[in-house]
Amino acid sequence: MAKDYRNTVFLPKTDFPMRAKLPEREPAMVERWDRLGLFARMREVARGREKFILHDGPPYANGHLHMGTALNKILKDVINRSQQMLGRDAVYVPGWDCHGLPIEWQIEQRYRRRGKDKDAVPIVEFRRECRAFAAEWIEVQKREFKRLGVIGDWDEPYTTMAYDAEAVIYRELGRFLLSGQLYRGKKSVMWSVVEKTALAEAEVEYQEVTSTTIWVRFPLARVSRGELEGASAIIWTTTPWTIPANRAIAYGEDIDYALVEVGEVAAGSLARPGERILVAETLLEEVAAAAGITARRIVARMKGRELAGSIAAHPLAGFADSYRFEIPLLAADFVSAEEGTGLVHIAPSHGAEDFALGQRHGLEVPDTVAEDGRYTDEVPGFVGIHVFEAAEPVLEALAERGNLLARGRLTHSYPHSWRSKAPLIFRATAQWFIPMDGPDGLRAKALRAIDETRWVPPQGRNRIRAMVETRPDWCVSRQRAWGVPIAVFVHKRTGEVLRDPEVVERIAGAFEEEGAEAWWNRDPQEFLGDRYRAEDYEKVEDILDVWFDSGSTHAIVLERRADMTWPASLYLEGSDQHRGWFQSSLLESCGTRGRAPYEAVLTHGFVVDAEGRKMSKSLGNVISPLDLMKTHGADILRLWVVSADYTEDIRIGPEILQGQADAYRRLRNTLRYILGNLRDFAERERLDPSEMPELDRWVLHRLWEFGRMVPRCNEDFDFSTLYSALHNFCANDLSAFYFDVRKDALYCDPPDSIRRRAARTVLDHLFHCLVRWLAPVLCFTAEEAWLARFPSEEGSVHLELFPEIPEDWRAPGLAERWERIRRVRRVITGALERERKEKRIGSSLQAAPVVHLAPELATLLEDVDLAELAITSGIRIEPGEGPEDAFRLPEVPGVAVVPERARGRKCARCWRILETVDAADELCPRCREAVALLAA
RNA sequence: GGGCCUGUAGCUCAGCCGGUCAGAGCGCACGCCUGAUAAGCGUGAGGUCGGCCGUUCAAAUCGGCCCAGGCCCA
Repeated sequence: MAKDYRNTVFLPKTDFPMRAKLPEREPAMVERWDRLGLFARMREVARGREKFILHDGPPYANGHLHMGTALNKILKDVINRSQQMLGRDAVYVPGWDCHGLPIEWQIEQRYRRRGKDKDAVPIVEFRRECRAFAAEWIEVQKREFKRLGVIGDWDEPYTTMAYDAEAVIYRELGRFLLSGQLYRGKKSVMWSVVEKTALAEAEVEYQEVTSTTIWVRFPLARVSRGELEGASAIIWTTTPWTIPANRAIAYGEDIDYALVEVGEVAAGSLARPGERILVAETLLEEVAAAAGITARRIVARMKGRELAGSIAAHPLAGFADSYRFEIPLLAADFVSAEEGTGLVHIAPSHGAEDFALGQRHGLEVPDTVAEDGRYTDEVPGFVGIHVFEAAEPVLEALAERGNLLARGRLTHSYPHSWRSKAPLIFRATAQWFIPMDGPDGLRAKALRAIDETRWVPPQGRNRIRAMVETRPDWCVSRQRAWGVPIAVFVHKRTGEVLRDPEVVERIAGAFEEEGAEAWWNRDPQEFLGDRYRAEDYEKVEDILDVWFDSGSTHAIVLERRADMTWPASLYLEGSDQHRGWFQSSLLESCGTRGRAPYEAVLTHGFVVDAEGRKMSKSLGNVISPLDLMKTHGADILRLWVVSADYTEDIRIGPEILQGQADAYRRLRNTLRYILGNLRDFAERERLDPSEMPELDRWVLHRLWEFGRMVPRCNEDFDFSTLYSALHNFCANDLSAFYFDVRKDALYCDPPDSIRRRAARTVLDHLFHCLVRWLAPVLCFTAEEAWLARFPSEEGSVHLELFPEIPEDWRAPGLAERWERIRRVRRVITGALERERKEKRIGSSLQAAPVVHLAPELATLLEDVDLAELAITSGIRIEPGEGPEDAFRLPEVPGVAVVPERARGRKCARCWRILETVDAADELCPRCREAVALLAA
């Protein structure tokens, strides 16, 4: 039995546990931060520094967090924390989007369950319930965000429903109103003739119905190609009642069209022998069958784009002495050659696509249908007929004008009201718009602002640019209850919108006092003041599109809080927000301030499952971040965020999470090992780099390299590069090499040995670097490690900065030199492994190989203690090539290793096998000295 | 159907302005250690670079088509 010197060995010891137990420790840390007022303290320490303002895109205050919101908030938090530690004042004010249909709906459903009708409830009461509902979810989400480690001004977040926020949103609208950038126009919206109200897509359900379908001739009046003279363009529709409202025909530019001469027709056919019709060639067969055309020939073929410039007559032209419209043929990308005729009847009043196409080409949007579904007097010959009864009258009229080519029946899915189950129609309604191409040239301003913004990744610029280039005017009105009212007055007689800054300010002031409910609560005359009479004005009852709300958050938050600056340094959201918030904010800000409210925009992808498919209940692949808090913990999730290339879609699944948990353990154990070996570290042990062995200086040089990399990666938001490098460093350079090699010195050298002091000094530097560099991501673990080293009631690593790396840690040449040394080491470990396989050795300390080196390598290794590096008990270096059967690695030429067992006795303290170990105390000379010093 | 984008070892990522055998870490397998121990060390096996066709003396890297997937439109 060997002597026991265990208590003379400096084994690592720390209170920082190996087992993280994040699910239970993290919530306690959140409480501690709350108690400390960490966010406020971070503001204090950063006072006066350059601001970094990441303006929070408000999530909707409805429901628990999902993976997407978790990803988004974690990424924001990592960026805020890293910017703070880079030396900025990163003020983060989280917010919530509160108005809008989803909440309105929830409340409405509550009513329905109680048998109440929403419309019977006073709007102000209804809105009160919406407010309460949003407020509840804000508290829930706030708790969940904090659980993820997100730091921000949770005590004073912003919400779009706060009274002052509603006032700001309204004032923003006021700016558009007063500068003439708000007009009342028409738009085709989904409409229920039963409830006499507009419906949102979410309130629509689809049911099968059978409709009368018709094929209609549009005689060409002006033609782009000679062959078309006298021919008719044929359209097909399932809604004959929309024909009177027709104002255009759409074609597909790349669709092949055939000009067909009718030969023979079946009995009863409405087609006429000799007439020429234009249809998509692929649909000719179908059209001929429907119209009873039994013989025909193709006279000409052409691409859709060759139809450009043609004009048709309206098929009802002359009916009721009216309908003498010019019907242009227009290109549209939604035209399909799969059904119908490849030519689409366009009624801008009665279809979303129709309306959009009409807007682009300046088509009229006639008021053809009243809110009860009856034709107005803009539809001569049909006035008063209900559109659902209109098919036959329209067919008769078409037949009378000779333009009905065929009729049929079709069963298809058609939108119905979710509430009344009645079929819906598209109907032109009065709506409020912000013009894109008005005198203020909002589109041009927005495009310029896009060019002046930094987009990360850069493709984001193309994406939003393409949308802004082609988007129609911004329709900002909704016929709903839960939102900021479009609090404007329209003169009853002139139709003029009242533009008076004093009126706007009176309304805004009222909103500030009692919320936007003031619009319904107060007497309009109060807003109008002495200069206008309420009875002369229509009080608009629409509310604002919630995108206008969120588009105004920069004004709510950045301009009004003393600790913030405008514009924001960064907006950061999912890539879907190119159409959403990035754009609404851009348009709002360009319309009111002439530039974007952000300097940079960063987008992330979507969270998908392990196979790359989107998460959905039906696929059953949904992972909840809240569940992961119970099984893994926030730091694992945070590590997952930075490990991935978040500009693309990010996969998540059990295997991926396990991988992050493994990576986490390595980082945690690295910190733990450092802490354990720094026990009782005293300043007098500290060594200057110039006094250190080269191995330790090499580690400092690696830190110096990171000292350049860390700020760069953080500024570029390139966390995956940084984190794989840090992980690699911990696993490879530290754990597998430096720590392993320095164990002997740390455990066994006398306390005053240069080697041990150098190692402890380096470990101290490593601690300070790693714990700070990791802190933005592993915010819980870094704090835990920090407090393990510097126990304190109030301390926090999050009040620190990234470390300044002294320039004298740089050691040019050492990186490459040690790369080469470690290649030689690999040959030795390889040789030992072969010995192990042969059961000749177990521990590497049982070996003392002979290493044959080529001359240049001998020079390289002149001052290097190879036995120390390879953790063998000895090594003899021989010049030359070495014997034939020596161990070699093809990728490391010039090194040959002949394994030999170490000779001598095993030191009972350091376990090296040396000839110099004394049989009496079983100690090597180094350990004898160490033991003696300890005894003294 | 249109716009933006992605597809390299089991996983996460490098490489991709064309020209050393396609790299890293993790995981995995095998072994060692038992003084970082629900740790640590060593060695090793894993890739038709989504598929097809082109351009080129030469392609993971350029072009086209197809397949799969994501976001936004329609």
